[in-house]
Amino acid sequence: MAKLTLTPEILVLIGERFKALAQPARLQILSCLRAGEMTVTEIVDETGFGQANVSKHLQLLHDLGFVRRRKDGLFAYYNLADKGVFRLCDVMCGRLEAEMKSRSRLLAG
Amino acid sequence: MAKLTLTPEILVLIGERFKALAQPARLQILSCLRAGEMTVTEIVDETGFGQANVSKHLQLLHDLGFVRRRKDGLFAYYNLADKGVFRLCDVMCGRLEAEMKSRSRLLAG
DNA sequence: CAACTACATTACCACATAGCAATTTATAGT
DNA sequence: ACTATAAATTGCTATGTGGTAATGTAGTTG
Repeated sequence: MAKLTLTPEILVLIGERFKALAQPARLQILSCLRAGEMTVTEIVDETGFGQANVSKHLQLLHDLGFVRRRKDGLFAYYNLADKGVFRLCDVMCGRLEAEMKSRSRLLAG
Repeated sequence: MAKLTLTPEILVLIGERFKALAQPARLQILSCLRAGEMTVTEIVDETGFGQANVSKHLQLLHDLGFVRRRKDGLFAYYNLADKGVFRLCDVMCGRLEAEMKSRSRLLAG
């Protein structure tokens, strides 16, 4: 894979995308979608967030290419654009675990 | 590697860490540190950000375990805790490239 | 056409935070 | 002790945005 050099401009674009994942609500929505395609109201019911709220989050996730939209009649079906998001989460989780470990080591120290 | 289940609580922790990377300024600071250990003023000079600003960003990055601090006399030397951050950036870059491609494909029609 | 439904959009408020200027703290050199 | 320097901290302002309620829009049903 050709690697991009991390110019300030690229870093802005990357930052934008990290920001999308910086919101637990959006992560939860993405996590929901891991089960498969869902409508907005299904996500609303599943997460307990307000409809407008979910709609805005989905809009943003869609703009940034994290989810795909499919309209059919009254319904809008959303699904994950790809599962790469969860690889990011996994890496982050790895960091978390390492952090926890080094903390408990300090305490035990 | 043992995978954590993505409970809402975990997602909050993950979100916190993504948020740290959501700021171009912080990404730029991390990018600086890729060259090796640096003092605060060196980072200030390199990036052009204010001293207080850089100091706060470094504080946050340190709290979340992204950078390590080493004090020696008047100076505080910072360096990357590990290079995992850039794996995250690489994955994000991959997403970016894919996005660009699909966009230019749309334009080319 | 009227009523209903699913979703998007708008307007607004409350809150977080990036950035800067000023100050404080800690350390070194004289 | 005095001065100078590096870094951290504080106080402040401006801006961005998450959440919600209200409204708008498109599609469906009777």
